[in-house]
This record gives sequence, structure tokens and C-alpha cells, in this order.
Amino acid sequence: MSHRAMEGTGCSVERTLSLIDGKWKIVVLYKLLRGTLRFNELRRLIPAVTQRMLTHQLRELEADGLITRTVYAQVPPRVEYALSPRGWSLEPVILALKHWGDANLSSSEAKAA
Amino acid sequence: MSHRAMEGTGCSVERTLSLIDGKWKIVVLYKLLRGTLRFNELRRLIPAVTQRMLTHQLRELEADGLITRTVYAQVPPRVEYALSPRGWSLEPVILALKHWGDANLSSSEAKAA
DNA sequence: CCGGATCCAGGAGGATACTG
DNA sequence: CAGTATCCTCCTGGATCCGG
Repeated sequence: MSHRAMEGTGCSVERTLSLIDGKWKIVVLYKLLRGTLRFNELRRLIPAVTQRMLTHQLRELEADGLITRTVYAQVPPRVEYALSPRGWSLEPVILALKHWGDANLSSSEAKAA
Repeated sequence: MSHRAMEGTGCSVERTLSLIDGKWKIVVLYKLLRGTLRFNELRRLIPAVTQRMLTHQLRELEADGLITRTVYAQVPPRVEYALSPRGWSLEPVILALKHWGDANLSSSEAKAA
């Protein structure tokens, strides 16, 4: 669910969460850590996302100043997405998430049960 | 939307996200970093959450092995929530999130937490 | 190739009242 | 105190078609 409805409320943790809500935000940011990507490259890297949702999430990320969107007026169309400085500042958060996942889900994840 | 529907799919980042989805999961975990808390203590610390949602999120966190729930059979009832070892392992992630929020949202007031 | 527009279902999340 | 139980709204996110 979206945390966007509560922007402006709560503590810094809640405010931060509102920027990275949505089903794919973090994943998109994570993929962009490796460098600039075009729209369909992102689609291929995240097979489960639909183009509608990818577009939507990219727009929100852009609106929040976390990524940049560069359109090349040419045929065929070419749109490139990259992390903005603000987006790059999230790198520690994203990597912390990834490292935790690698450490806690990869080898023996059924531990919780 | 819940990420829980996609458990078992995608990369470790997506899998990790599925554990901390929901509007309040991270906030609850963050509050528990300071120590064991009772149900109503959590409610007071997170005023915007309803008891229904708090119960629900706590149940999911427990099911995912991130927190422990201890019921003291007495009157008045007493239920204490605390981070499990697995929950504690998320501390770096939660703190990374909080620090980013402090650094990027705090221009005016996000320091309150 | 990169989307926008529209339609739609489902469930996340809220309000309120009640209970052991 | 610590939840259940019900009802309800709205937004997320999927499917599909269309456009530049």
C-alpha cells in the first residue's frame, strides 16, 4: 500500500518510507545502482512488473527527485533513467536491504518456522 | 499493496521487501529497537496507527519471525512485544532508513523521532 | 520503443463498537 | 489491557487498447 497519503506526518522513518513505498521503488533503485538504464531494460530486469506500474513508479521516483529521466527526441524513442544525487544517497539503505536479504533469505530461510 | 503475494519470487531485495511491507512494519520495528514494549505503549508511540492495523502488523511480524509476543496470563492482561534475533538483524537496515530520513528530510522538523 | 488512457478487481487500511 | 468483529472506502496494481 502507498504511504504517500501520510506525507507530512509522523517521524523521519515514516517520512522516508513514504518515498520508497510502492511495490517496485526499491527494486528499481537497486537496479539503477549499476548504472543508467532504458525503460525496456528495466522491464527485462524486473520481469514481474507491468509497464503501467513501471511507468507509474518511475514517475513518482522522478517527482520525489530520486531519479532523473532523460528523453532523447529521436526515432526510435529513447528514454534513459538514472539515479539523481538524492537517489544515490539512498545507496546505503538499498544495500543494507540487499545484504540482509542475502544473509537471511539465501541459505536457510525457513528458520523463522 | 502487500508484497506478501509475491513471496518466493524475484531477487533477494524483493524478498526482503515482502517482510517489511505494510504501512507500519518498519516503524514498529524501529520503536522496538529501544526495548520491549506493550501493545498500548506501541499505540502511544505510533499515534496514527489503529488498533486493528497494529494488531495485524504485529501478527505478521510475529509470523515472519521478526518479533516475539509474550502473553502474561494475569489480570489485567499483559502482552509484551520484542525483537527476535532475526528482528535485531534488521537493525542496520532500519537505522540506515532513519539516518537517511534525518539527513534528507530534517531541514525543518523530521528529527522528532 | 516508450509509454498514456481506460476499465476493473482485490485487498490494504480506516472507523467504530464490542469482549475476555 | 489487549485485542475481535463488522462495515466501508479508496488506492494499488493488473489487463488491455491506443498513440507519438
